[in-house]
Amino acid sequence: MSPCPPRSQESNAVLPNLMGDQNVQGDMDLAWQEILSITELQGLDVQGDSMYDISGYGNQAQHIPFSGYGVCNFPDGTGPALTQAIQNYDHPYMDSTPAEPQHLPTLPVVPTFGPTAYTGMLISSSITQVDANTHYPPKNAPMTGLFGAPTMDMTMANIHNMHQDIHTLHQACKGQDDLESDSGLSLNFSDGESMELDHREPQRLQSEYMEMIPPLTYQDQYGLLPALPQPFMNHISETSSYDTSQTEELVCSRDERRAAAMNIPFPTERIVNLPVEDFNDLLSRFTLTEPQLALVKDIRRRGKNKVAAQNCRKRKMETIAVLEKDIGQLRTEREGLRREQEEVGRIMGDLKKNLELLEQQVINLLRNQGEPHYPLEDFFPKQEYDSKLFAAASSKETRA
DNA sequence: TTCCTCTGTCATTCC
DNA sequence: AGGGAATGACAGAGG
Repeated sequence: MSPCPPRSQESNAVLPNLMGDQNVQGDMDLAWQEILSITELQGLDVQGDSMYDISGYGNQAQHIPFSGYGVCNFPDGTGPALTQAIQNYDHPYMDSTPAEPQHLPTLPVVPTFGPTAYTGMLISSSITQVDANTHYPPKNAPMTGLFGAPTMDMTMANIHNMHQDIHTLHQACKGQDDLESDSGLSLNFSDGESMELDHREPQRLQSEYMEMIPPLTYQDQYGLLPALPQPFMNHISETSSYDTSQTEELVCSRDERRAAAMNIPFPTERIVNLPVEDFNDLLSRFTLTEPQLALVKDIRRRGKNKVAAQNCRKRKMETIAVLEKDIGQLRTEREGLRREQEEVGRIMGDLKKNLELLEQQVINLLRNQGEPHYPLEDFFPKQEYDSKLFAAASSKETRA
């Protein structure tokens, strides 16, 4: 874990004071500085309570389901409609062809700072206007980040609430990284933990995504927050229209958070699972920056490779199982051959004894008849002698 | 604390 | 040339 100093009490102390001053723009900047100074936003080590404690979020019934893009509540009640539009991203991508953009309502962006209101992707998705019929943004729609939205209406009360919620959210999400086995090799942006854990290519780590994400921007601070706590992930699984096992696997993964940090406007599930053609079509619908494009391609590569690795290991285990079965069969066969060899050896021994006995009888008989002694090899050359012996043994075995 | 297993990722090769 | 599959190797998490 990267070092993460305890949250400064000053951070807590300043915001309430600021709340009392409703009309000072300069204090807004100060408030932001305070918010940005909260070390928990770095996604680092903070003493948390329960891993998924969401008690700090207030009434959960007010929460709109997290669709993978994030949802804002809007004071004018447009939030749910937008939520539905966003959720429709979960529907099969090729179900419909995006039509020409129709009238798009301008939505006032006033996040209520519930648990889903912090990631850059989530906010940007909420801000990004979508076609009410197709649920797609207009082709080449510009992607705006949370704090790049010109309609942002941030009140000091919002800031105070956000400050509190951020702390709670971070605590709730603290265990998220622990749930993953991500080695973070390409997590080359300001995820302090990963940067510290990866010892292999420290220089490269600093180079890639660090270039992609400028340091210390509002977008970074919020985009790099940990993923949502388990209760929201569960809700995602319940409401998702595609395979939930895959969803759980992908949602809130580090790639998911990278995508959030970079305001990638579509889910990693789509990035990974779409066929090339559909994937390229999807990309063509948005104007992505080079870093965004690089990240999307990395996510796709990692996702594909992850599945490939799983298949590879599965095949390897199956191959091992087959080979072990073959080994068992070969051992059985070897035992049989060994027993057969022993049996043949015994037969050969018996035959040799019989032959020697017979030879001795013949010699004795010849001596008794006054014939000179001739060794048996004189009658049969050695090779022929052995072959006859073998033939005799074989015929005996066949008869048996 | 150490060891082992599982999993994600990267690098590389091949198709 | 680019994308994907396959796979060895490595590293972190967790039991």
